[in-house]
Amino acid sequence: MQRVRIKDVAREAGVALSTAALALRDDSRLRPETRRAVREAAERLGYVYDRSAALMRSGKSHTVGLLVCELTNPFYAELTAGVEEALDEAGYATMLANTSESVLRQRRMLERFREQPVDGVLLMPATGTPPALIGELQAWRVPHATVVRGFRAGAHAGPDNRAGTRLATEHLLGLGHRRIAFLGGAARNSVSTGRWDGYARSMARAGLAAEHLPCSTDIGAAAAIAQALPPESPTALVCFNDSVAFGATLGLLRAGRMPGRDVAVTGFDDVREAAHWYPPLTTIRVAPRVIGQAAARVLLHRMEQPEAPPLREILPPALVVRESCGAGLRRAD
Amino acid sequence: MQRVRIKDVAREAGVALSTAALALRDDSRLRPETRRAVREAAERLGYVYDRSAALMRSGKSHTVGLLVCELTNPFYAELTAGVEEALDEAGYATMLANTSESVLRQRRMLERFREQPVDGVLLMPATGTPPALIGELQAWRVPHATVVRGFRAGAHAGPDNRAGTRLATEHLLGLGHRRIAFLGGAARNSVSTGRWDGYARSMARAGLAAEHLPCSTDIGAAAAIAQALPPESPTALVCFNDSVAFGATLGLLRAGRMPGRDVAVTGFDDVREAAHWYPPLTTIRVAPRVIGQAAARVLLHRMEQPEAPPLREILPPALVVRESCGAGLRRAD
DNA sequence: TGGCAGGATTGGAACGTTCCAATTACCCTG
DNA sequence: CAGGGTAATTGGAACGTTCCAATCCTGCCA
Repeated sequence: MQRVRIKDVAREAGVALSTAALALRDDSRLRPETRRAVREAAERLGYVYDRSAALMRSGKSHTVGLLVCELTNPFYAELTAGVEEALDEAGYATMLANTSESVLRQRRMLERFREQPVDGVLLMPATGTPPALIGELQAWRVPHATVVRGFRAGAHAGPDNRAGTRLATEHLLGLGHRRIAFLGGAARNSVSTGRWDGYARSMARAGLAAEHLPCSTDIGAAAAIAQALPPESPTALVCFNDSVAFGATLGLLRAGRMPGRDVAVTGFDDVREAAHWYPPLTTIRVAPRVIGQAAARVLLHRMEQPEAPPLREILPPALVVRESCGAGLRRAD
Repeated sequence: MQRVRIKDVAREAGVALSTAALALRDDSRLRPETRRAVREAAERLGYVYDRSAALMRSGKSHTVGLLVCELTNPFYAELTAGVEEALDEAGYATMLANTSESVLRQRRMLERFREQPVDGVLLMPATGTPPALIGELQAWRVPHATVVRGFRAGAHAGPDNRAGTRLATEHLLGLGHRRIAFLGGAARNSVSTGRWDGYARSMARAGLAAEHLPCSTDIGAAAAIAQALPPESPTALVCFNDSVAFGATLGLLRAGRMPGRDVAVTGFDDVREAAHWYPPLTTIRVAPRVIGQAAARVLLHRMEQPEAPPLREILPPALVVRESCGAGLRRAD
């Protein structure tokens, strides 16, 4: 039992090969009844479209490569789901690859996308990605866009990090805090600098000193730092992201201090767990799904109009007040 | 500037097209110096291998389709990372698709894999997947295996659910609990029945009555149920998975009862957050990464020997004792 | 009745690999 | 030096689509 080809469908329907091919693509040049006849013949024979042949001839794969820096991070997982959904709606399949923050793996996957080939690449750069990589992508002439973590130029979609930490910081200032520290953001990338900036500028505007507690995004590392915080330390922590904030609340609890009452804590991202944390986390919502959709839009635009200037979608974040900032309690002061 | 083909590389190296093709595949029939010469010529011209052409001719895509039921679930995300890693090592790329628990989307993606085509399919069935789907896959003659959620027959890799809840239940029995309820497992699938079975049998063996508190895997739903638990209720909860357990601890806290001290709680999966939860969760470790690797093995075996009986890898789980079961406290009784 | 416009259909040449059979080059043996 | 065997290379036909130009209708008008 051989595989069924367009040729076979054509014979079955009593038309030429090219006619059958057109009919299967539902081309309007063909009479509706011809299209229907071919379609039925295909159904009868159990015809399965062969993308590899089509791709080879047409050069269009209708596939986008998506490079995720860390799939096991809920934020990026959610983002990925958003991207996939949006691309699917536009008729594109997603070829997903997880780099696990390895620049080497990222290179290999990119190379693979190039061979595949895909019609476009969406990149969430692994930490430590040399900016030169973007230049290479340009040289390869594959339409591409960066997501969340970005570089100076090129198509991009991501949250407005600066505005996010500004919201958090101003909220804490409004609650009366004066000693506010920034926890996390040890990595050197656009996200770290953006979030630090938003915090630092707000502090400067209020005439207060900024204070940096560097920390990786590991929940355990953050917990250790928070636990060791001396009593005369900051009364509020603006955390780099929710993971760090989770760690911070945990460390405070271990040290016998109640997050929200003794020390205010804010996160960034609003991952699903944030609402269910103990205590529920006050954080900055960036809606990863929405960013994913924006990323898909930006890339599709690039693919359709390669000559147009690249789009940059910087999405405004929102403050979500829950309990870890102590907003409900402070009022009693 | 045209794309560089093997033809061009051959001309540059001064050999025939077929020779160049062989050289690029590093075929041992060719003299080493010929291989090197061609390789260098390819390098000079910036040759990029075209997989679509190769796939079309050879029928081998060196790609495996992976259907994930819910990518935003940390457990499945971790599992996915494991699969991808193992397949990558074996020289296969992963075509990842997220079904978001939609049977419809799952169908579409499967269809797409069929057209692509991929060399094999790894399936984490969406809830509600008709068992007939496996029959279809068989008819399609695409090597496949199920992961975590499985069916009666066919290649499969997943945790030993029965053994897992048995471990948890016996641990709680050992701590002196007599009224132990099972929270979660409302869905009708192999995972639910397996976990329920392990719990129910252990209870029966101890001569105690089993008690089912049905609940979706939503953290909020679990919290609501736990919060509403009357005082004369069970003293211990065996939860369907970690998400449910997270919800349970949260609900208890809201009701002013301390998980571990007032009510013992165990989870299932040991996701990353379990160790960092408040209180740290006693749970059943199934090591999603390891399952992912097993799944890759099982599928590869199926692809290599389609006629051999399908492998089934049921991985033994381990009990991880932390604080939510109150093991550290009970000793004082 | 011939010509013509336009829609509907067709034939055949690509696309860039892999696969197979055929050829050449080279060395060894009798 | 013919014959034969092996290693190295080559030529050309696939693979199943899409694309393009060419052809075939059919009805309409002069």
